[in-house]
Amino acid sequence: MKPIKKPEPTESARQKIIAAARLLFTKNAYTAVKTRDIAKEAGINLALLNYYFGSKEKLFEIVMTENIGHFFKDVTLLLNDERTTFFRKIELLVDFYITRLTDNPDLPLFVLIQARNSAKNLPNKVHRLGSSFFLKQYRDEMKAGRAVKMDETHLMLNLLGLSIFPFSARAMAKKIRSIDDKEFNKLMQERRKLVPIWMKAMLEIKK
Amino acid sequence: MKPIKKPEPTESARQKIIAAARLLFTKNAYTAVKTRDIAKEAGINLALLNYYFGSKEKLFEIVMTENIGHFFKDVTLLLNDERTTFFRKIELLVDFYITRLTDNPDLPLFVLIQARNSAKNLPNKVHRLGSSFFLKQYRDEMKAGRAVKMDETHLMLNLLGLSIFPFSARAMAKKIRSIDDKEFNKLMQERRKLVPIWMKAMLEIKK
DNA sequence: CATTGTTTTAATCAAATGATTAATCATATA
DNA sequence: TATATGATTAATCATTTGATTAAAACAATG
Repeated sequence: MKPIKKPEPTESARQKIIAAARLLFTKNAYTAVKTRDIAKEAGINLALLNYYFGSKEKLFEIVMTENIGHFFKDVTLLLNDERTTFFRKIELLVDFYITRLTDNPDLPLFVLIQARNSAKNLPNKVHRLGSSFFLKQYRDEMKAGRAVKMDETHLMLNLLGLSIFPFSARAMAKKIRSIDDKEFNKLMQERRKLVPIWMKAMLEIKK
Repeated sequence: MKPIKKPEPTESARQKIIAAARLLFTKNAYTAVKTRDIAKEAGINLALLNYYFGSKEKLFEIVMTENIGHFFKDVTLLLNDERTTFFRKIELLVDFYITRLTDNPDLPLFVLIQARNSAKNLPNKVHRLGSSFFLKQYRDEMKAGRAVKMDETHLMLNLLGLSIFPFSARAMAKKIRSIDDKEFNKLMQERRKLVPIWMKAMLEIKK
């Protein structure tokens, strides 16, 4: 009898490479990241990178999926949850964005750059966001006269602009306002409450 | 009699290089743009690039100044114009952003990336924006009870998030909403009117 | 024209870079 | 222990890339 012991065959090298690649690819352009940088950051021999992943590009695709795929999957779940109201969803979405981006502030710029470089870098399901339950709920609110009418694209751009943009503009904001990371983060946490309030004000029907 | 024709002393090569460099550097990362690409795009010999500009980096700096320097200079003028009211400035700023970015939709992502890569890529005067006449006017509005109180950084991030973010997210927005350039541009033009209305709604004091 | 200075070109260089190879090390299994 | 299998290393390869050079083409000047 042999118990077959192969659950984790020193998977650590592989993992270290992915972690290093993610770190570097998220903050720098693809061409700016050298395979030697990744190897050094991971503390492994350059050849191991190709041994495990075949090429720089394959490794990048893994990072891309981790960064973009997971993020969009979670957003999709929130947008299509039928148990939460329209306005509650706004609160939950803002909260989700700020939580996720506080941990990973370089993510938004990464996503925007990949989307610009080639639309096919985005997961195919992305277009489904355009027919989410959230937007159906917004149409219902409009019909019922409980929310100002605007194109659904404007609604989405406003929500993302108020929640995500500050993170992609972090470096600029810090310089313009002469603040440090701590102050910047404090402001971002304030926005958890503020952005939903602002969104409501924008959607409120004037009497 | 000869009319002496020397107004443009075949400056064309130099100009063609700058134009090509600007085109490529604005849309792609520095390391992703090869000097050979620039030469090809400009239709000149590779060596001419170094003949006129010394190095790829020097050429990049010229593009950077053109892209960022001019933009910030104009914004500064608007922000510090003492002849326009606070709310009027919001309208003028939104109008300025949308006009400029409609012509050059890749600019915002370029600026955000340069700011992230190194804060010193931003013009030094940038920090002056933090003490602009516009923000002084906002403080006056708050004191007079004519505008909701919020941190000035929030105000700036909201204005930029609503005006500029859509352009940096253009590729993503087009995919999510399944729209083309024409429709996207139409939406952006609508925002000239809408963003000031939304900003006012956010700043309005609830009774 | 001849001369001089500027612009343009083709060829080439040296360094950087993604990838491969062949050898070595480690570990588990028979 | 011997052997097979997978992990790791140093050395090397072929291409790409920013930059240089030396010569040629061009234009203005005396």
